[in-house]
Amino acid sequence: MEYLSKKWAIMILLELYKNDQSWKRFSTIRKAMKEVTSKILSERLKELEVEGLVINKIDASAFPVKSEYKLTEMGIELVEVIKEIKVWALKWKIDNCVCKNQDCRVCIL
Amino acid sequence: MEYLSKKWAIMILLELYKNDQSWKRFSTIRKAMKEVTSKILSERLKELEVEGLVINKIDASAFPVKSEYKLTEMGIELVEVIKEIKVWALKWKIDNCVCKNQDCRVCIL
DNA sequence: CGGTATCCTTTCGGATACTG
DNA sequence: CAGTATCCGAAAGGATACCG
Repeated sequence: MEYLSKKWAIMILLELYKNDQSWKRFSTIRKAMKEVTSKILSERLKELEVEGLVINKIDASAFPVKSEYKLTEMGIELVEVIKEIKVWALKWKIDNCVCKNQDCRVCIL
Repeated sequence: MEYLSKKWAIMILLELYKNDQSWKRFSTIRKAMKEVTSKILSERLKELEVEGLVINKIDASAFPVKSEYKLTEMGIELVEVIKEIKVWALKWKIDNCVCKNQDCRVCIL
């Protein structure tokens, strides 16, 4: 809870889980989550990396530097559990129905 | 996440889940969770009640007033999901092993 | 007993600017 | 591009005191 309850932490995990769980660039994540500033995104990614939920691959050979992130197996399995919370919410929280937004980060689950 | 990520929220749910999920008095919960001030406990219980995870029964006929709380069915089912997070943590977080403290609020799960 | 009210500190995170 | 540095306001929550 210590690191997961921080603002945007879970949303970032969901963003990395989205589609194929492959490597995603810093700027790509930022564009997908426009409300998150680069400071917060950077902080959260570092925390999640320290906790082993995310791995970071940096290619400094070229300019500009290319930095990519993806979920670890541990991180993927956590998202699977979070999906259970989604199931719970769909059952009990009526207003939490599937929306029409094709890119909705919640409804992708 | 909005209300669950607040400090002590999940711990309070676990405390109410503990043993038989029966009515528990405000002071009983406080004694079990000595780190939580009555202000915070009161705030969290109210939030969880608004969200339908907890119900409160007040008996004002006598003095002092007797106020009791317990999980709703919805709240119990959420704790069941939280137990899955515990399973995840036991698998991946090595330092998160079952401790010897008989009253540990985490290991009761 | 079961809270509120008040105050005060600490933390969080948003905005903006800057850099290798 | 991928961050970091700085500043700042808002909000969370702890300590303490008080009340019906």
